[in-house]
Amino acid sequence: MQERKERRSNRDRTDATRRHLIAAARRLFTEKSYAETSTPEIVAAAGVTRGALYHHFADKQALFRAVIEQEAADVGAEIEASTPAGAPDPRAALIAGSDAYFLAMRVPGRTRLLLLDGPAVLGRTVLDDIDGRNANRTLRDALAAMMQSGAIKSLPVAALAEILGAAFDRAALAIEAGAPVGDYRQAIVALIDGLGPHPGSGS
Amino acid sequence: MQERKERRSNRDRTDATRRHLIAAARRLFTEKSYAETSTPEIVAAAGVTRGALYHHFADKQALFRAVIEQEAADVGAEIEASTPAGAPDPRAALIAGSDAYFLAMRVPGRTRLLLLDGPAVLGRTVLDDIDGRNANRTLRDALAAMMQSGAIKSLPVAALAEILGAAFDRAALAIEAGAPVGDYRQAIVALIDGLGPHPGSGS
DNA sequence: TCGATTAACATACAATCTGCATGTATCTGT
DNA sequence: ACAGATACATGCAGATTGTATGTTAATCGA
Repeated sequence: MQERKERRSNRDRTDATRRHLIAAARRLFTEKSYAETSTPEIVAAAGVTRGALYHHFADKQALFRAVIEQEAADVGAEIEASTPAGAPDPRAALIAGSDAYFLAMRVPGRTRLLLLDGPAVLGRTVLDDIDGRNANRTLRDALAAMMQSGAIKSLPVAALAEILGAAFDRAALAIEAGAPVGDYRQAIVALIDGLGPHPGSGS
Repeated sequence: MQERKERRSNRDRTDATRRHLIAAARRLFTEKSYAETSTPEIVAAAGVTRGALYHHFADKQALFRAVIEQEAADVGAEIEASTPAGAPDPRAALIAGSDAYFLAMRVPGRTRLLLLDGPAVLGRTVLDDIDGRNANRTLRDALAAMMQSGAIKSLPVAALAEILGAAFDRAALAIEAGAPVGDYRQAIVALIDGLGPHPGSGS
């Protein structure tokens, strides 16, 4: 056995190269933007060549999509991690989930990636699909559960989760832009509470 | 007087050229996208040269911004035109306004322009500013009036108008994508009604 | 009215960038 | 071990953006 020449399996090489590319791309896409980041820059930062990039990804957009999928999965995981499964108070759980979302979206560049460039580059349909498997799925499930238990009105859950999620997104954008967090949290909570069948009978 | 050689004032030439450029750019930006539209295409469609474009606009992005400003103003005007000034029922007026918005956003390409490419190319801050002078201003005014009259809870009006507007935007996107209009309208109305201090005491 | 100045373009150019085609080294299955 | 596949590396063609430079037409003061 000669370990001298660093013999690596193809699987390992592929995994490493793809990870390096995605990491470098993520950094540049968030520091600047998708449009302002060139593939020569990305491969330089990743320590590979453009040949490697175009071997593993169909084009620049495919690499971007890989970055987005990863990022959306990370956000989704962070939210689920901060919201324990069995929740006694569904309303509190939903609000806690939204707070977790705002916190997760404070990771630098995440808003640009998931809320600005993502929809523009990949299209809303694709982003909806990705979101629906991650952060927005949590929201939809929570709303569906609350409808079941009668905690909120019965409504088309997919549509409601989508537009409520959009409201969260815009709040995250505004907060990152320096807007007063309290104002947006208050507005969000008002929207959520408004879905309940009763006025304002909070403890 | 020799009208033979088409003597035009500089003012007229500038106005005409700018209008042609903006019209051609709007068409191409909506048929494809900002990124996929090249300046040679635009000037060809407008019947001018790239020299004219770069004489009147700092760069491609500046032309895009001119298109966006125009489009946002058009949408704002359509909404105000369909909602008479003195409204007896503020809630009905707000819902009518949202319907007018959805209708206005059905003009082909408008969602891509104002909701996808706009924020990505110009940034959310710029888009918020433009929106705040047009469609979103109407929403904010309506909400403020309802808070004054006690029709809805008192909340930070700017923040609420922004996230509610974001919900409208996402609904418009979904509707254009072929989603069931009723579902989104129902969800929107539920959000609006939820802001009222009373349960569901509609007539 | 006329010359000078400025505005409104037109044209050419330099620097990039993207995707692909082709060539080479390394790994994998038999 | 060897043939084929895989993982790159390199070079090229076409296209794009912004600018620099040249030209024509309008404006403005004397």
